[in-house]
Amino acid sequence: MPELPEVETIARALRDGGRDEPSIIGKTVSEARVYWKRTLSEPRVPVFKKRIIGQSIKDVKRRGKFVIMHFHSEYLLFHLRMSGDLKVEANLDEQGHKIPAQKHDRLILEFSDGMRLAFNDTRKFGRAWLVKDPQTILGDLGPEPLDPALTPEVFYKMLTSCSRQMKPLLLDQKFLAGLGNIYADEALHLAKLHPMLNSIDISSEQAKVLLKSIRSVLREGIKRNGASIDWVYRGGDFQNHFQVYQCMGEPCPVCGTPIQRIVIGQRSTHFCPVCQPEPKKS
DNA sequence: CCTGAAACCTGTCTGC
DNA sequence: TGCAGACAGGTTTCAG
Repeated sequence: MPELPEVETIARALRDGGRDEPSIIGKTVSEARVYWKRTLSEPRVPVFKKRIIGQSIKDVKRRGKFVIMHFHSEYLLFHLRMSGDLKVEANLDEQGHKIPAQKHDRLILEFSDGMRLAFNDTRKFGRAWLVKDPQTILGDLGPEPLDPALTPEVFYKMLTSCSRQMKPLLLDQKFLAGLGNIYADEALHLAKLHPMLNSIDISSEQAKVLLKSIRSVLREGIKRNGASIDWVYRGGDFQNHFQVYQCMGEPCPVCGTPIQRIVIGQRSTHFCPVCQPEPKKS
């Protein structure tokens, strides 16, 4: 699931309630269960239980691709990686019996009101941290793309103060927090920049257009509640609006040229060879 | 500093 | 039907 718009969608549903799930704000943890040990990065399971049971949730936020749950004296952070999902569901059936964990549930927080929060993650790449200070985990993240403090001038400086291929650079969370493979490809296409263009060669005008493009595709993703692909479906429909991602061979919506797929930094990359011309070698 | 490859995992799809 | 291989929204670590 998870790039910035998908994580934002999940965080909002947890905070405000979703279509068929209630908000978790105010709920109190009565029990915690960990089914896959490596899912919990820190602390160890017994300490985790001791520290989180009895605490209630004050707020839910997002930073980059992290979901942040603020408890009274703790922060519980989740990174969904490739296949993670967080949902609120019933913990007890009508007779008051515990409903068994679902397939691929890795961590469950039971609440005192009969509901539970389930972290479900098919591929087991997702991670959770319980920390006093979230900065120990989030400290290295780059700026939020939608933060107004990130001006075109600042962004231009960020781009030209390193020498990196554009695609991997946009995926680097230390550079900018929240972009993933879908939105990076879509933003580069909208900005008409080749994914292998060197960041040091970018003009201030191109930087400005790119920032605008990044914000545009992210806002569109959030508006559509993210993209739903494969077995993970949360009602988002941005997948029906991809211009280049997973569109190899289909005509570019701008010029009609077949979209190409190449691999950069081990990630599949989709672009229009005409709209996003190959940079000249320097 | 920068790039590429491997590793961590399970599931789906394609082609032979 | 079976089986091998490619591929999937991400990140870390290591080699060159």
